[in-house]
Amino acid sequence: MDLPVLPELRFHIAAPDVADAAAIAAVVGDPVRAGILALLGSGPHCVCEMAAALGERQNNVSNHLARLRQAGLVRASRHRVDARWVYYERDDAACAAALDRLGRLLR
Amino acid sequence: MDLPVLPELRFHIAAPDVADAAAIAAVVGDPVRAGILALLGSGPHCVCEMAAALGERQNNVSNHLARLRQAGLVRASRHRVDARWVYYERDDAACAAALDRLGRLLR
DNA sequence: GGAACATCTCAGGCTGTGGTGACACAGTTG
DNA sequence: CAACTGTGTCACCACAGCCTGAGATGTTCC
Repeated sequence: MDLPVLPELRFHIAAPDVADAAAIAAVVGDPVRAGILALLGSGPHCVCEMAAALGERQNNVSNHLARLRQAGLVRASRHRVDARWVYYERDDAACAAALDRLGRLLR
Repeated sequence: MDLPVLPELRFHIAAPDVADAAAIAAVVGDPVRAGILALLGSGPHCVCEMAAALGERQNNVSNHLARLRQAGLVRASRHRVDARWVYYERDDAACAAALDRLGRLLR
């Protein structure tokens, strides 16, 4: 590790602005929401499909989907034939932007 | 959105394994820990420097550093001249692996 | 219209987690 | 040795977040 030769304390360092990056990671940092994002990586799915695949109750999945929607990571639209089904898909641009923000923190 | 023409429910989908990715995001998804990682992006720092920069108490920063250490994202070593100071640096390989894992979820 | 269905919303309970204070530990200085 | 400094650990408390149940909303079918 490359350290200063003498222990010179550097107290002038500005606090980095990481609120957005931490918020993004907090959204992804839940097993159910991460599972939803993984499922949506292979195309759109409706709520009941994801609830079954994840072994979670439907309203719980719906709650997490609301958080993901609020974060802009997913979009919702109703099925054209049977509009009772709500299909979700990832917002690829938003996900790429989120990953880029995390990359500026970890790279 | 590319949906199935008829609403054919696909209940055979396997639950994706996202426990590790969610755990990584949960570690990063705290403002203090994200701030620590951002500070360590510009080289090693000792605990009191980071506590001052983040406006957090020293033992609180130490607690978060323990979580980051447990996740393998940072390393600690004592200063050669004055071994009271503990300097932390990022584990670049581990951070790259963590980012890669998040990329497989968001890309 | 009414019944059935998929989904959404939200208050309430509960658990996990962050911040704090007190103390322990390691190292330096005199 | 004792005093001091920087850091680590841990119990405790408060708060935020997750899960659940009940009801509401939007849609289709009879």
